[in-house]
Amino acid sequence: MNLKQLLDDKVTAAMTTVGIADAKAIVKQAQRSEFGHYQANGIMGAAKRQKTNPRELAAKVLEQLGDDKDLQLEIAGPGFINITLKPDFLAEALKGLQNSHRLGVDTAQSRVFVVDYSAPNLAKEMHIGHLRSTTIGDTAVRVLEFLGQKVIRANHVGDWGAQFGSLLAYMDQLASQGEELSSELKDLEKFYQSASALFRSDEAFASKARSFVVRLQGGDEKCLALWKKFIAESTRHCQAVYDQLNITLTASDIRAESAYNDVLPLVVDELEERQLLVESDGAKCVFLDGFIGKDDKPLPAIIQKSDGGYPYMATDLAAVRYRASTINAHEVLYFVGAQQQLHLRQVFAVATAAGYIGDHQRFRHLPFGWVLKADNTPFKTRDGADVKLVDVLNEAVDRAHRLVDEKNPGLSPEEKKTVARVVGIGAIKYAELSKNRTTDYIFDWDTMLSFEGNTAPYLQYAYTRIQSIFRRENISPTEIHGEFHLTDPAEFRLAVKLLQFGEAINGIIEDYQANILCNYLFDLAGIFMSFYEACPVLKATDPHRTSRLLLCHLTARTLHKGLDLLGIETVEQM
RNA sequence: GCCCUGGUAGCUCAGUUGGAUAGAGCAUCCGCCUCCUAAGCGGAGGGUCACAGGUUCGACUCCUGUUCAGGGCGCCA
Repeated sequence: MNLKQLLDDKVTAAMTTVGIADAKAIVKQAQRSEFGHYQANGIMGAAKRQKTNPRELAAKVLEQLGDDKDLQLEIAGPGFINITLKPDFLAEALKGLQNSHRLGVDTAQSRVFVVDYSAPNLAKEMHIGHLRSTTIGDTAVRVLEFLGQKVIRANHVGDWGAQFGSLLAYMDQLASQGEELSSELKDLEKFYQSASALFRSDEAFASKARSFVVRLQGGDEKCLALWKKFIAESTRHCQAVYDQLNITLTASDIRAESAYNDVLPLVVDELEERQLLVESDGAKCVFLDGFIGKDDKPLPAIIQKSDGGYPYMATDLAAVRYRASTINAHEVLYFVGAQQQLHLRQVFAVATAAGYIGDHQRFRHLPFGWVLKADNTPFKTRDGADVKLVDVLNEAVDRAHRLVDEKNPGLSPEEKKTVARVVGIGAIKYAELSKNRTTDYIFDWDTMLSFEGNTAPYLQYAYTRIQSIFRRENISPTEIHGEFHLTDPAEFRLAVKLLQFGEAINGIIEDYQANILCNYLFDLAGIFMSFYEACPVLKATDPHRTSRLLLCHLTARTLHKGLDLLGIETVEQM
């Protein structure tokens, strides 16, 4: 059940009945508590179109709605309709939530989604810049699956291209010097830096690196063997990060750039057949309307370079082709940085012109910005100035461990370890997910690893407080029987918020902004904390005690599910 | 030069197809643990929503211009 939708339908119907064409109730959650729980804003716009008095029109709509046993309605201000849910209705709705395994969230019509996210470059270690795509994409995946969609995770890792030349040449050199490769590869970042340094300083090495690129692309067996060894090591590294981060990606979700190598000539042929290809300066290009470069010159999408090589435009087109035709996806989501916006626009446009994307299929780019340091300078991907993702995660867990030592010394070492992991990792992910920005964002160590205020630990803490209530008197939450009996304002606020979980979930999938769910959960936790202070649970007498226990259990379930959708774990004590 | 983003409290950010008095967290200040976990609760201060016009009953939101910042614009990805 979706309260907002329910009310919107109801008021819209009444508006239509009183003769308003194209009626839209525009029901929203009330901005201020004195306005009730919801407000309909659509009357004023309708009155304007009809050139009538908005308050009089509102009165007509109200008359049409009549006496409602569930709702208290009133006209306010210039023509708002304020809606308050009556206590009996709230109690009944809560009962419905309590009996719903899905916390009142309906499943959507099942469609096929491909979600392209994370996509690290395997030549390097994962760094802080990968966090956003990975965490937001994973949340999108979890939410879509919760809504009953078929989701195919697509980890489009970079495992091909020129940067592998120097890596392979370096591996070859080390091997010939009798070095143990596997130990050298432990620190991928250092390995990459050493190789690049050699590439820049040693002309003989650079030329060897370039020849390795050619040999790799030509299918040279020795090169391929080295390449596979490197890719395997790098993939293991990524998986370790995913596991630590509680990301649902696995090795089977990897469909690397190289997986499309064989299809690239076919893509060129197909574009040729469609008469889209034009040769320009020796490169095979597609020129489309609406793409203008410098000096008003048409901007090409380069499909094949003059040296015969394929740029990532070709690979991305092959990926579109695969997702649209082979997987037959209805919707494909790209969680990719904002700097790729023009590129992806080109990819989608060329793919559409080529007939790869059908009318029923939707490809969307969900962009996000750079990671900046507190001094507004970007994290660069070279020179060792980057913060490695593993280091950030370990630091977060360490800080959380120091805190749990201080806050709850009574826990066993094992429990502390678990709490530190869950809280530390949760804080990192929540810091990412709770921001809506599609532009740059500041990574500040202290902000990101803060455990106070609007953070994951706050939500996790609210959860443990509830669990603590049940634990104290050995109450099994699923075996509480009785009715909801709401009297205190804090109980009403909590009740309404619990009923709005579905609205938050639906809000996410419009533009895949996880912060909508974060904001909801933070509100819910805050309202619960106030309720916790204002309304004793265990010391109350029935019917309040039972009702409050039921509210606690529903809150715990909602927090747990909401955090789970964000990929954040909970603990029983912290 | 052109295109895309963005500019909201000291800092980090919300603000849902235009709605009522622009909201949180952090930081600062004042209260609250004989009471279910103080990683908490209650309260206070803090704003020219970059700037200037326009559209209208009503603009942080839409339009135009200006400005500042970031990104992108032919063979790196």
